[in-house]
Amino acid sequence: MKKCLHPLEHTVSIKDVAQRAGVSISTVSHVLNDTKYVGSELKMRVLQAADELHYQANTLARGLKSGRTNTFCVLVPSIVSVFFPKVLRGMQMAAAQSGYALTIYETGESLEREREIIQQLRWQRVDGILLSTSCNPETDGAYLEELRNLSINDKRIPVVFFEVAPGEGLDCVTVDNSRASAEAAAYLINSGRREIAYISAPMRFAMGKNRYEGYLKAMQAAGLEAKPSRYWEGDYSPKSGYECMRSLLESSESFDAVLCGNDQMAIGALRALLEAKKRVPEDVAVMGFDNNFPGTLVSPALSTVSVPKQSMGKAAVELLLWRMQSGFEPPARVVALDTKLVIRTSTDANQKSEWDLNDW
Amino acid sequence: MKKCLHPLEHTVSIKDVAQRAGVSISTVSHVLNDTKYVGSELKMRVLQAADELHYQANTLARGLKSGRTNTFCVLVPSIVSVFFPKVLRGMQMAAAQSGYALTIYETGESLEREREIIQQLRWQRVDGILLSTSCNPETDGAYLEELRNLSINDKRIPVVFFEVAPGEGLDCVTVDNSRASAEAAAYLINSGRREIAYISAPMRFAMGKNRYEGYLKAMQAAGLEAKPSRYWEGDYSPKSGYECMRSLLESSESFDAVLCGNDQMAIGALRALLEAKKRVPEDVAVMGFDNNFPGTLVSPALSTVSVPKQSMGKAAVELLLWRMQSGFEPPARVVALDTKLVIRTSTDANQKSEWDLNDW
DNA sequence: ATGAAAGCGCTAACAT
DNA sequence: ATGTTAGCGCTTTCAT
Repeated sequence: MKKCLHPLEHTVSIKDVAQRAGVSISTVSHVLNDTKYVGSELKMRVLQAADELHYQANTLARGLKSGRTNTFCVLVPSIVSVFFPKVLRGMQMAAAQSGYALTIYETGESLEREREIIQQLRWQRVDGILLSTSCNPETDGAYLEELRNLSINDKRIPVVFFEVAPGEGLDCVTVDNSRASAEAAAYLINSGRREIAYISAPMRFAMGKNRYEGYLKAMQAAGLEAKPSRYWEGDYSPKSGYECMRSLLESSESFDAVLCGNDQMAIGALRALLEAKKRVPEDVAVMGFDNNFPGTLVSPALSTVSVPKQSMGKAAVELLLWRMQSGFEPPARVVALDTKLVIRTSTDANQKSEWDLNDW
Repeated sequence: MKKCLHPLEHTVSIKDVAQRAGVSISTVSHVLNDTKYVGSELKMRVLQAADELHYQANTLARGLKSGRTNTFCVLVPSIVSVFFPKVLRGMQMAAAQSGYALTIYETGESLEREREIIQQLRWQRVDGILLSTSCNPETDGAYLEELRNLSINDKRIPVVFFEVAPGEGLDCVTVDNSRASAEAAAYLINSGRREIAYISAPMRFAMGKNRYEGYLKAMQAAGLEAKPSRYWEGDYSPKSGYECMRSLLESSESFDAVLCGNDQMAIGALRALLEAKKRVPEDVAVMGFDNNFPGTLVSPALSTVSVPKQSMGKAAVELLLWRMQSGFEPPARVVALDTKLVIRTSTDANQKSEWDLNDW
């Protein structure tokens, strides 16, 4: 492959600025980085020269020397999911504000791919990593230990987890999934539902487990049985929610509500219910999780748990910056953002629904 | 801010590999890059040493020296729009396959921000730029000329446009927006609609203009008047579609169909129509553009023009790779992907609708 | 207060 | 066939 940069082209470097200003390159560097006092006259000359030549420091050279690249990397399972783009926007904005660029990687929910990328990043002198991990905290302890070392113990590259809380000793921004899920279940119970089915996010991820635990807790607290035959596990996708609901319907297990691990699966489940001529919410109440806009478009509109996605992105970047400043000293910090129930017509026929027409 | 890399840590460099293998660093470099013949015995030793030390070349140093970074940058107006994530996924996959990383930037439809980012990229030695531009080809000719120079004339950084065709002499992947829009209008006309309103994407962008031109062409061809009082311009967002339709309704202009510049605005318009107790499609047919999944969730489901989003991303990366190999010689290449009409219940009550439950 | 110079880790032209 | 070496553009220590 040909070199893109034409050999005749001369990109303006720090040398050119130095020459034009009639000073040494170190003086230029110091002026531009404000890293040492330089007499105001020279300073002026340097700034003017840099300006006239449209000088832009070469990031690679700078990174090579300084060990910093002003770049954060985010790893998300999926970029087409409606959840992550909002988080990414929050990150993007917060990062830009602090002068960092954001590189986005998609892991496709593959831990192998996630590890590969992280492995690469170790040597790319990225300044920080934002990670929505696809690991299973129960079985992938060694991997988490690696990350703990990378981030805090060895003080190499700070890593902040988001969306899922992977466990002890790791910085993380999340919501209290268990509590929020318990609240959602409690709401269903309080509105008279007794046979509450559950369509779960993948249980190999902490999020799936935590949300399920919340459901169990609420059922127990109400003295209700969480029958295993009313439990099906999906994979986050609308399609999987549809299929879980089909299975549930075919099992002829009775149920008067279904709580889902996310909105996408809830929408799939809703579709299956409507096709089976069930009345929602009269026969079956449907509840999602995350509060993504598609839930407002379907009919009946989806009740759900609101998760502050953009704030989560912002908070994750802020935690990263804090960790960098804090000098990598334990303990780890876990930021838990607030959730709130959003009740629409899929659980309460008296609500009236509005389509969410903002930000998509 | 503290350096992230602990000073005591010694990251393994090419030197360590050379030492361990008992060869010179240039031999290591040549083995690893396969850039010169090296005896099989030494080759083995080098590869083994690199493996044992988990050596990963430092991308910054490599980029500094070689002028290449194995990185492409994409600029999109919005990352939360449902359109772009699919394109990004196509790019991501194609780039990864060729060993390139993808950095994503959001311009927020601000040309100023777009220029800033491009300006930065010039000095960051990215290997290629993928650009969904927010410029107005009519008034921003100078900017496009700059990009033409950057990409083809000066052979510095190849730039491939996507989604919008910015004009002559620039590589681009798009669809024939004008033709597709004309087809959509023709379909409405053929199904008996006569007073067809138009809610436009912003006319300062080529896409908005092209789609509107297609509508005009079809109206003319059918001998119908495209009344200015039936034209409203939105900003892509669902909200703006809603507001345009409100305005149209309040204007008491009669109409029996509305063609929209994208699905989002069509969905907003649909909402306004339903709130005004109009029957869709009986009183008014509604047609979108792009075929994004939300159009299948609303009721009635949205007729639209299908745009191959993921393929567009893939094709854009392929065009970039081709441009790099081709040695930057004109002429520019424009790749136009196929579209197709997707008829659902918002224009034809006899259709039956399925929710799109895939990939979100 | 300013400048000279040593590298950061790597590639590639040039020696051997 | 393998090694030596000169930078890429920058930051930063050390000298002046």
